[in-house]
Amino acid sequence: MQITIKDVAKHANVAPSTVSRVIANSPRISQKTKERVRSSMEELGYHPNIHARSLANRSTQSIGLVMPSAATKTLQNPFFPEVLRGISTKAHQNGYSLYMTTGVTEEEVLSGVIEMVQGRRVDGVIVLYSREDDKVVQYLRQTKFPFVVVGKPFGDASSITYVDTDNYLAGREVTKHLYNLGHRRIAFIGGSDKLAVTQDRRNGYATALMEAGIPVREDYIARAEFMTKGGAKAVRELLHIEEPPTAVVVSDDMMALGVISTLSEMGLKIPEDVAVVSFNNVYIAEHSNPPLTSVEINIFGLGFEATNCLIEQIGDSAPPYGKRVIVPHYLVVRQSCGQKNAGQPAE
Amino acid sequence: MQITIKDVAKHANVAPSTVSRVIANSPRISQKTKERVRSSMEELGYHPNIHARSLANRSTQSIGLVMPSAATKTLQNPFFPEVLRGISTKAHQNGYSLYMTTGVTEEEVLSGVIEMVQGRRVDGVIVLYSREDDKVVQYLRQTKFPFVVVGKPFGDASSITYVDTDNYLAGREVTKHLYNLGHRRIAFIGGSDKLAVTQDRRNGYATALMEAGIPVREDYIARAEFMTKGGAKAVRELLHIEEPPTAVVVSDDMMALGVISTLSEMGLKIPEDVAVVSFNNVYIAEHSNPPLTSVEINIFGLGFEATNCLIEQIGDSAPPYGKRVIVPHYLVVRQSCGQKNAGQPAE
DNA sequence: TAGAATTGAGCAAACGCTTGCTCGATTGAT
DNA sequence: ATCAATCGAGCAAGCGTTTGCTCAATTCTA
Repeated sequence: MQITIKDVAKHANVAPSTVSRVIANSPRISQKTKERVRSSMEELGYHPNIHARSLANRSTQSIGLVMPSAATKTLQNPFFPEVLRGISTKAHQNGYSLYMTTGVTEEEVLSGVIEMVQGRRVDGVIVLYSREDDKVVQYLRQTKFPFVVVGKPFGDASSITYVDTDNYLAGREVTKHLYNLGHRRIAFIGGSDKLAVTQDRRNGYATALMEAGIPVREDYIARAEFMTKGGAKAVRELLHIEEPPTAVVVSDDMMALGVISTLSEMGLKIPEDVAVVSFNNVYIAEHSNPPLTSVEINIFGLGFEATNCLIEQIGDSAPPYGKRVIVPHYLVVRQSCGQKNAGQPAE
Repeated sequence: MQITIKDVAKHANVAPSTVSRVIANSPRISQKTKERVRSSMEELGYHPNIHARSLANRSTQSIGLVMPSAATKTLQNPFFPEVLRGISTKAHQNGYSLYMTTGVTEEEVLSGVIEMVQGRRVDGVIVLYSREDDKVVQYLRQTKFPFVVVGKPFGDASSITYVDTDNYLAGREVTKHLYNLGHRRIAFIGGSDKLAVTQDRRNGYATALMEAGIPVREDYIARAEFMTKGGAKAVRELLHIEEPPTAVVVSDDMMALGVISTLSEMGLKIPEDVAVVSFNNVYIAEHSNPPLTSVEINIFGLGFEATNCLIEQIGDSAPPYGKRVIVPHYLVVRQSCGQKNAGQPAE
C-alpha cells in the first residue's frame, strides 16, 4: 500500500494535520517540528496523493490543453510541438503539469473539455487554435473557467484573454515585401477560412495590395488544408488561371513546402518563376529547397506567454479578463522570395 | 459549486450509491432506475469528479509520458510529435488521457516520474527513449509500476516490455544499400552513444561493413547531437580526414538535414559527391533538398503499440512482463543516396 | 400460503488530504 | 504571583466517489 500522511504522522509522532501543514510550510508549525516531520517524510519516501489533495483543496496543479479536432493530424505540423515547448517550459517552471485530451471530431473535443472542467481535472485550459463558432470557447466562457486562447478569438474578443501574433500586420508586410521586390501578380494561399489566423493574414495581404493600388482578385485567393498536400493542390489551381501569379503568400510553412515541391515538379524555378513567402518559420523552413522566406512568429513565445496568462488567471481570483498579449514577429528573408528586381515587373 | 453525485441522487430520488452504480452500469440496478438516474444526470449536467473517483478507486484513467530530459529541446525533433500521435490515438480509443511532465535535468525528470507514480497520478508510464544507466527505468522497475519503453531497454531487457524498431537490422540494410550502390568509404554519424538507438544502428552499420569485407574505421564514426546542428558539425569533421567518405549513414533525419545543408554550403553535391541515408523518415524527409533516403520506421505505430502494451499491463494484473513488440521498417529510397552506379566505386 | 430465494436499493465506511476550531502550555504584563 | 495573550499542535469534519453489507420487497417453491 501507499505511504500516507498518517504513516508519516505516526513516525514523526505528530498529528496528520501537522504533517499537512509542514508540507504547506505553514508558519504555525515550529521549526523543530518541521524538521522532524521532514526527515520522517524523507525516510519513508512519502509522496502526497495528488487526488486526495486535489479533492480536499479543489486544485490540481495542472493545465488542460485543447488541440484542434483531429489533433492527431495537427501534430504533424511543427507549430504544435513548438507551442507545446513554450507551454511546457513555463508550466514546468511554475510546478504545473500538462493534461492533454485529444478527439477526432469537434464533439469529442468538446466533451473532453467538459470532462476536464467539470471533473475538476485541471485548473485552467489553453486553447491552441481559434476557430469561428467554436463550441469550446463558448463553453469555457460561459462557465467562467480560466482559459486563454492562442490566436485571436472570435466574437467578443475583448473579454477573452489571448495571445497572438499580429497576423494582419504580418500579412501586410509580407505582401509589401513581394511588391517591393517588383511583383504585381501576387496570390494568397490560406488554410481553413474558419480560422482566425487565415482571415487575418489574408486581410493583411488584401490591404497591402490595395495600398499599392493593385486590385484584389478573387481567383488569386486559394484555400487549402494546413499541410503540404493542401499547398500542393492549391498552387496547381492557381497556376492554371490565365495570368498566373508571379508570387504567392502562403499562410503556413508546411503548405509552403507543398507549394514549392509542386512548383519544382512542374518545372518552375523558385524564386525566378514564382516567389514564395510564408509564415511561422518553423524549424525546417530553413532546410527546404530553396530555404523559405518566412515570418518568424516566435511560436515558443506564444505558448510561453499563454501559459503565463493562464497561471495569472488561476492565481488571482480577481480576473484580469480580456488581457491580450501580442508577440512580435519579423520577416526572415531566405531564398524562396528572391532578391530585389528578381521578380517579373508588372505588365 | 460543483454538481455532485448527491445532487443527482436527490434529484432522481435514489441513494448516491445507486447513482454510482448506474455510472458503472452495474447489473444490480434495474433498467428503470438506470434510466431515471441517467436523465437526472443529463438534466443537471453532472460530471463525476475525477479526483474523488480516483481516490476511491485507486485508478486514474491516465498515462504518464516520460520524455528525455531537456524534453523541451527534444520536442523539436518530429519524432516526438509523431510518437505522441500514436500514443494519443490509442489512448483516446481506450478512454485514457495523457499526462506529461517535463524536466530539463535527469533529476528533474526522475522526480517528476516519482511524483506521478507515488502520487498515483497515472496508471502507467511510457518512457519515450532508452538510455544507458537510466534512473527512471530502474525506478519504475523496482517499484513494479506498469510501464513500457519505446526503444530497447538496457540491462535485463527480457523482463521489460518494450516496443522497438529492429535498428540493428535497419542499420545493416541501409549500409548494405550504400555498398550495393558502389560505395566503399561509408561513414556513420550517430547521436548520443548512451542511446540504444545509436548503438544499434551503429552496430548494424559495422556488421554490414564487416560482411562486405570492409574494415570499420574509427575515424569514420562520428557522434553528435540529435539535431541539425549536430549533423552539420559532424560532417564537417568527417570531410576533413584524408580519405573522406563518399557516403554517410546518419542516425536521424534531423541530423541528416544538417548534414546535407552543410555539404551544400561546402559546395559538395548530393548524392554525387556524398550520398546520404538516414532513419525515421519524418514528415519533412521528403521535402528536403534533395529529398532524403530514409528508413521508414512507423513512428506512429511505435507509439500506438506502446500504448497498447501499457494498457494491457494495466488491465490484467497478471503481468505479461517482458513482452516485446518489433515494428517493421523499410527503406524509402529518394534522391539523397543516388542511383545504382552513381557512387564512386572503390579505389 | 408460508417460507426461501432472489432482486433492487440504501447505509456507511473507506480513499488520503486539508483546514477551521479548540485547547493546553508557554510567555509576558501587571 | 495572577491572569491575559500567544503559540504550537491536535481533533474532526469535510472533499466526492466507490463498494461491502445489510435489508426490504418481490418472486418463486413446495
